[in-house]
Amino acid sequence: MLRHGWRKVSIGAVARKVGVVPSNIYRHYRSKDRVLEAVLDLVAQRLRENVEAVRRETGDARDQLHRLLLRHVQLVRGEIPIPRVIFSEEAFAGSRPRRQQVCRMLTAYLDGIAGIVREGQHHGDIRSDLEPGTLAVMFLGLVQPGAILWVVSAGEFDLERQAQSAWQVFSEAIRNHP
Amino acid sequence: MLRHGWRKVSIGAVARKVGVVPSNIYRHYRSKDRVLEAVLDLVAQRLRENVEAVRRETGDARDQLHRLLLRHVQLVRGEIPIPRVIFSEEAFAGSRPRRQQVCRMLTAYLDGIAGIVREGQHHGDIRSDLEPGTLAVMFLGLVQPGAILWVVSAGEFDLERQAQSAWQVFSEAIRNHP
DNA sequence: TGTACATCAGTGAACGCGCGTTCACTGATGTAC
DNA sequence: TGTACATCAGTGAACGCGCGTTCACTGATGTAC
Repeated sequence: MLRHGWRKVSIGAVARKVGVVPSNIYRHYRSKDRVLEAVLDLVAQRLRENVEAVRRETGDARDQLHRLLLRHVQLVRGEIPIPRVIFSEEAFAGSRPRRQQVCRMLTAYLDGIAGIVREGQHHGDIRSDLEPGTLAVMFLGLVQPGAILWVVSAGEFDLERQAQSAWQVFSEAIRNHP
Repeated sequence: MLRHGWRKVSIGAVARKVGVVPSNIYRHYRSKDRVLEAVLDLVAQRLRENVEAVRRETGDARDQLHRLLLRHVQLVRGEIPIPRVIFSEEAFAGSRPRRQQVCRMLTAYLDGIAGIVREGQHHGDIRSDLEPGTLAVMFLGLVQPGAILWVVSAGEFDLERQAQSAWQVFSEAIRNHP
C-alpha cells in the first residue's frame, strides 16, 4: 500500500485496502495526517517490541544486535512498508508534528540499540572505547542503504545477503578482544 | 528547494527559484518528470566527479574513501538537496524510467567505491577477505542514517561528527593487518 | 547601415484532474423502559 | 418480550484547492539580403 511513499498514498487507497469508502475514513480519523500519526504509532510499537524481544531471546549483546538486525530486515520487507519510509526522507512528507513524531521514534529506537551496546560493553563483549550512540547509528546503516537499493531495484537486490555480510564486518569490528 | 522531497516540489517552486513564470519551464522541459531527469543527471555527475577527485587527490585507498565520505556529507548538506532524496526512498517518487535512472546512478556510484576498495586490496591496505561490493554498500551506510536524522531533527543532529566517528570504526575494520 | 523575417525565451490566463474533505442520509446494533 | 430511541459505522454526491500542463501572444535577439 505504501510502496510508493506516503505522499502517493491517497485516502482512497487506504479506504480500498480496508474495504471501505474514502469518506468513511473520516469517521475514524480527523485528517490524512492523523491516519499517518496512527500508522507511525504502530511502527514505533513494532520497533519497541523488536528490541524487547531480542533482549528476552538471548543474553549476549552482540547476538542481540544480530537478531535485531534480522528483525529489522523483516520489518523493512514486511507488509507495513512504512518502516522503509521512516528510515528515509519520506519522514518529511507529513506535517511538522509528524516529523517530530518520527524524530522521537528514531531516537527511542537508537536509545534501545545503544542500551544493548552499553550492556555488552559492561559484560566485556563489546569494545568499551566506542561510543554506544555512534554504534547505534551505524547499526541502522547496516540495513538502510541495502533497503533503498532493494526498493529502487524493484526487489532485485539481495537485502538479506547484504545485511548478513555487513553484519560480519561490523560484529567483528566492535568485538572486544581481551 | 527540495527540502521536502520531490513530490512536494511544484513546478511553480522550481520556476520561482529560477526567477521565471511556471509555464515557462515547459519551454525547456517536456514535463515535470523530465525536469527530475535533468536534476538526477546533475547529481550523477557530481557523484562521478567526487570519485574522480579523490582518486586524484591521494594514492592510499583508505584515504580516498575517507575523503569521499567527507565529500558525500557535503553533497548531502549542500544546496542541491536531491542527494538526500536519492539515497532515500523518495527515489520512488518519479516514474518507472526515473526509478531505473536512480538505480543506474547508485550502481555506478557503488562501482566506483568498490573500485577503490579493490585497488586498496591489491595494494595490501584493505583486507582481501571482504567483498568490495559489500563494503561499498556499507560505506553508504556510514552517512545515510545520519543524513536522515539530520533532516528529521531539523538540522540538530551532528552529521559530520557521526560520519567521522563511524569512519574510524569502519576504517579500522577494513584495514589490513599484515 | 537598414529593413524584413525567423527564432525563441518569457508571459498570463485558463483548463482539468486528482484528491482531501464535507455533508446529509441510511441501516444496523444496542440500550432504556 | 416488545417498542422507542440513541449511537455510530458506512455511503455517495459534491465541493474546492493545488498543481501540472496548454495555448495564444509578446518582445528581444540574431541573421539574410
